[in-house]
Order: sequence, then structure tokens, then C-alpha cells
Amino acid sequence: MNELPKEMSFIINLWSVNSIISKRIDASLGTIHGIGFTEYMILFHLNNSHNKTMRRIDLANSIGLTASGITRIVSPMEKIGVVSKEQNKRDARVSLVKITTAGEVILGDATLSLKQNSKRLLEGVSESHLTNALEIFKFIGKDVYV
Amino acid sequence: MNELPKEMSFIINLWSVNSIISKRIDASLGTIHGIGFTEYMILFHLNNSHNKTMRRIDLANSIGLTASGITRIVSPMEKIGVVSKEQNKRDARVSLVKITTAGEVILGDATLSLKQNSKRLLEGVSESHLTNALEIFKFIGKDVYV
DNA sequence: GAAATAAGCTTGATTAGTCAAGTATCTATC
DNA sequence: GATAGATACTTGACTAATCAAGCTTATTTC
Repeated sequence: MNELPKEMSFIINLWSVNSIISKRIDASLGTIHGIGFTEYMILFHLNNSHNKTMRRIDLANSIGLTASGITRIVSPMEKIGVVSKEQNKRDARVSLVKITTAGEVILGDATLSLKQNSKRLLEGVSESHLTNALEIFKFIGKDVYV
Repeated sequence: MNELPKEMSFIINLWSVNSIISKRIDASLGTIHGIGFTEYMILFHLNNSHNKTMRRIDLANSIGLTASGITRIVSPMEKIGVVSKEQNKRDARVSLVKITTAGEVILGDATLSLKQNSKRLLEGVSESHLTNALEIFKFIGKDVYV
């Protein structure tokens, strides 16, 4: 209607598009692999990290959740054995999270379908458009895995 | 770590970046104007629509919520008078939502700070990068307001 | 024009997260 | 080396959304 600055259009559309897309991804991950997108992201970040292990607070920051959000979501993941709780020798405050072999298997399977899903969703978007968007994302957030 | 297809990087980073950004926007809208991002989006879409009025189901689709999500969030908005409930003469099933004058005022104020916030968040991102990203968003979702 | 199906909306129960407050540990300062 | 402050995490209370089921009204089909 009224002329919106591109920056604001970006924010608004980021939100709407994410809301639409993450719902679809979530549904597909949940049905096939029994995990939600957030759980996927936790496994993904753990798997990409040094020693397959992260502090809860770093996990929180890289995913965009709060510390308490991590506590709540990781606890059932420990129970079903996809991640394990480790101690930090140097600092007794921190509780480390490590992806287990079982977790790696689930992550691998889920990644396959996620790859297919994303390709299908973005079919028709050019390589250069994607590169461009990834640059913006990298600029905004620090923890971007390309 | 391992070579991810750009499409999948896009999905993953869309999610993380949105989670980070929407939290900040939400906090600022909430503190200053007493509404959340979702409420803002509802007012925004209503204001841009024909007769400032929409069906709940269309509101749901354009924002990326479910019909019940709309019911729950719109109901308190009716109580405080930023939107009103209207009937559709032709179809008694539908319940229309209309932005009120009070709602327009809040929307106007909130839009001002949202504009500032988005510019600050995206300071340094080039015009062409933004245009590019908006094209992708437009491609994915149908209800993109540029 | 009756019956079957679909569309729009609401409600009860549940889930995924938040925030604020509390505990435990670590670090810095004097 | 005691004290003050900061950091990591958890917990209780709450919020925003979901889904499945149900209600009402429209539309299609025969």
C-alpha cells in the first residue's frame, strides 16, 4: 500500500516465509524421523562442532533459543539417547551436550529428507539468488553454516 | 563442515536468523507499543486489505498461522478495541476482522519504530542484496508486500 | 430437494518456548 | 583470601501457538 522501505519488507517477509516453511519442514521431519526442526538444529550444530560437543549456552546462542529453552528441549533428547550429558573438567558450572552415535544416525537420515525438501521448496530459485541471501543471513547472524 | 547444498543452508539460516531477529523486534514492539510481532502483522495485513477487513482464514494464511491461532490472538485485540468483528452478509460461516481507528493509530506508531529497527538491523546490507532476498521471499510465499 | 461433502470458525488439551528468580560455581578486586 | 560480581544452568509460572474434534453454514451431487 504505502511505500515500505526494503529493510522493513525484508523483516516482515522473513517472518512470514519462515513461519510457512518451518511448519512444513517440521511436519515432514516429525512424521518421518520423529524429531522437530529445533531438535534437528541441535543435532546439526552438535555434529558440526569440535568433539561433537557444545556448552548449552553456546547451543542456545547459535540456534536462537534461551538457555532455559535448551534445558527443556535437550532433556528428553538425553532420555531417548540421541545426545548425552558430559562434564567440563575445568568449569563445574557448565554441562556439555554431546551427540551420540544414535543421534548421528537420526541426523543423517533427517538431513537426507531435509535436503530433498529444501530443494523442492526452492526449485526455480537461481544459485546466485541463494548465494546473495546467504550473504545477508551471514551478515545478520554470526553462526551461519554454508 | 560437510558440503551442504545452498538450498538447505538457506532453510537453516532463514530459521536461525528469523529466531534471532523476531525476538528483538518483538521485545521492542512490546515494550514501546504493547503489541507483539504477530499482532503487528495482523494489523498490518488488515490495513493493507480491501475495506481494511479480512476473513480470519485469509488472515491465517497470509501470516502463516492456523485458523485457531487467529481466533486466539484476535479475541483480546477485539476486547481492547484495535480490531472489530464484522459479519459477512453472503456467508454466515465467516467472521470478518476489521482494523479500527484506534488500531490504525497503534499500527502507525509501531510502524515507525519497526522501520527504524529494521534499518538498524540491516545497516550495511546493500539495496541490491535486499531486492534479491525479497524476490526469493516473493517466490516462496504468495503474500509478499514490497 | 435430501444427503454428502466441504468450508469457516471455536474450543479443550497439549506443546514449545519465554521470563524471572534461584542455585552453584568461577573470576576479579581490594 | 574474603567479598562482589558475573556466568552457567535449572525451575515454576506463564504465553502463544498447535492439533483434533465439534459446530454451523454452504455447496455439490444425485
